[in-house]
Amino acid sequence: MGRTPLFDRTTVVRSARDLFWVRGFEGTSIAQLESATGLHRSSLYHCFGSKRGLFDVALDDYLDTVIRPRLRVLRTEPAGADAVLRYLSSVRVAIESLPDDAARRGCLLVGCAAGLAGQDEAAREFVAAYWDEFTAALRQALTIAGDPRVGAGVVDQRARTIAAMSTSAMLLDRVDRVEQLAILAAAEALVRSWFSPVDEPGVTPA
Amino acid sequence: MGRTPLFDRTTVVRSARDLFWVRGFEGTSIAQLESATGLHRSSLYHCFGSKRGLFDVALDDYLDTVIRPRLRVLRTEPAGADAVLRYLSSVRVAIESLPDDAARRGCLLVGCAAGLAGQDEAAREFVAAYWDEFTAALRQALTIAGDPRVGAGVVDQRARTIAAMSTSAMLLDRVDRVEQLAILAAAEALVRSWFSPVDEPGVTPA
DNA sequence: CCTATAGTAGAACGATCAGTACACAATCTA
DNA sequence: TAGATTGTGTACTGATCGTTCTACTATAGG
Repeated sequence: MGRTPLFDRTTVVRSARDLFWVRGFEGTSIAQLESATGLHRSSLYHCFGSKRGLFDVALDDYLDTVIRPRLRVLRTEPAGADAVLRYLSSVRVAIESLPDDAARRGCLLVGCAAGLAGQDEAAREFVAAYWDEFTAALRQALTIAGDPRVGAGVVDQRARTIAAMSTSAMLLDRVDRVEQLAILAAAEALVRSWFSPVDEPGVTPA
Repeated sequence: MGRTPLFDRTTVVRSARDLFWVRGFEGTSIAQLESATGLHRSSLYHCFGSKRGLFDVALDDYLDTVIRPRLRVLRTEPAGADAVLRYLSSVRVAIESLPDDAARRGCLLVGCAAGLAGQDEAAREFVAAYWDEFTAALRQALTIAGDPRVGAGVVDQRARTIAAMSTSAMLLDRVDRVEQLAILAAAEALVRSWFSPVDEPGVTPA
C-alpha cells in the first residue's frame, strides 16, 4: 500500500555510489546527491534516513557489484599463479581502458579508509572486514598444495604483499596512472617469480 | 618594522599540520585551526592567505620534519639490505611505540592522495613528486652493484614493491594496526629474501 | 469510495563553513 | 615623536552544510 516510487532504487544507489566514489563521503553534499540521483532530499531521507545511511548502502553496493565480482577469479580458478595473475591483469586492463580524462576515483574503500575510518569505528570495521576478505581470497589462490617450502606463513606474507600492492595501486589511481600501472606490473612479475623458481625473484621474463 | 608577532610560526604550522594529519584538509575547519594554533582567523589569514595556503605550508613541514628524516637512512647507509631494513624497521618501531589510544592519523600524504588529489592538480603533483623521491631513494638502496642478475628493471620493480607496501601500511594505520605491522614485517622478509638468495623468496629466517 | 500508507515537493531550520572589513595595538624608521 | 607598517581582536558576511517539517499526491486494501 502507499504510493509507488517513481525511481529505481538500484539506479539511485548506484548514482550515489559513483558520486561518493569520486568525491568521498565528506566531499559529497546532499545537493550534489539530489542532482546525481534525480531525487529530492525528502525522498533521499525518506529512503535512507541520512547521508550516512545512503553511504552505507552505497558501500555495500560497491562491494557487491565492483569488488566481489573481480575477486571471484581468486576463488573459482584452480589455486596458483594463474588465478592471481588473472586477478591482477583484470584490474590492470580495467585501468588501461579508462579514457584519459576519466574521473580519478580510485577505490571507494581506500577513500573510506583514508577519510571516515579515522574518526568512525563503523567505517573502520567495514574496511577491516573487506581487507580480511581480500587477503583470505589471495591466501587461497597463493597456496601451493604439496610444496613444503611454501608453508602457511609464507602464503600469509605473499597474500599481504599482493594485497598491499593492489591497494597502493588504487590509491595512486588518483595521482599518477603510469605509476599505478607499473605497480600492478611489478605485482604480476613478483607472482610469476614465486611460481617459477628458476627465475631470479622479481625478474620478469623478457 | 611593524608589530612583533606574539606567536612562533613554526609552532603554529606544526599544530595546524597535526590537525590536518588527523582530520584531513576537508575535515578541518578554520575554527578548529584557531583553537589548535591559538591564533585568531585574522592572524591565520594574515599569515597564510587561506586555509589552503596554510595546508601547503603544513605539507612542506610534514615532508621536511616527518618524512625526509626517515628517508635519509636509505641514502646515507651503504646501499643494500641493511639500508632498506633499517628504514622499514624504523617505521615499524615508531608504530609499535604509539599508545593504543593514539589518534589514527596515518600519513598526511596518503590522506592528500585519497582526498584533495582527486580534484586538485597541485595536490596531485605534490604527491607524485614525493612518490618519485621515495622510490628514487629506494632504488638507490636496492641497487646491487656488480650483480648482473639484478639490473635496473629489477631494481625498479623492487623499489615500487617496497614503496607500495609502505604506503598501504600507512593507509592501514587508520584501520587496523595489527595488519599494518604485518605488512611491514612482510616487506622486511621480502627484502631479506632478495639479499640472501639461499632462502626461499619471502621466507623469514626463523 | 474511504482511509491508511507511502512517496514527493518545497521551504525552512539552526549550525557551520571559509573568508573579510575594520578598528585597535604594537613596533619599526625617520 | 610622527607616521608608516604590521599583527591582533571582534564582528560579520553570504553561502552552504545536513536535517526536518509540513503540505500534497498517488496508490493499496477494505
